[in-house]
Amino acid sequence: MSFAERVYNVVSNIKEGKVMTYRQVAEKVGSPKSARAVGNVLSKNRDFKNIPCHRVVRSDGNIGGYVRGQDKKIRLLKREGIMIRGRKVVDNR
DNA sequence: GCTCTGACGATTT
DNA sequence: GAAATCGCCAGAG
Repeated sequence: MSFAERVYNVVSNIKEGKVMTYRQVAEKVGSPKSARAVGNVLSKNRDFKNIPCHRVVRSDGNIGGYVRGQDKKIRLLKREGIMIRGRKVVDNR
């Protein structure tokens, strides 16, 4: 299992209505400080069906990046029942 | 092995 | 609250 594969696995495990920060994902895959690398992997991936990358946000609650833009990401999250305050996620960690 | 790049993070100004 | 700074890790060239 490469780093990327572990990331995919974790992200695909995020349930609907839930979000995870890049940091948390990084911790889950074994490297607490590799949030950057995590985002890097997600950016390369575009499999929206198997990997809900829109459920991954920044640690400060800010929406990270998204191929379709932050607005699109926010809309998707809202649709799944996640509260958004302006540009930030108000998920219950 | 080194250098760049990037959907990041935390701190400071 | 925004921008600058430094640190951090993995992949690509």
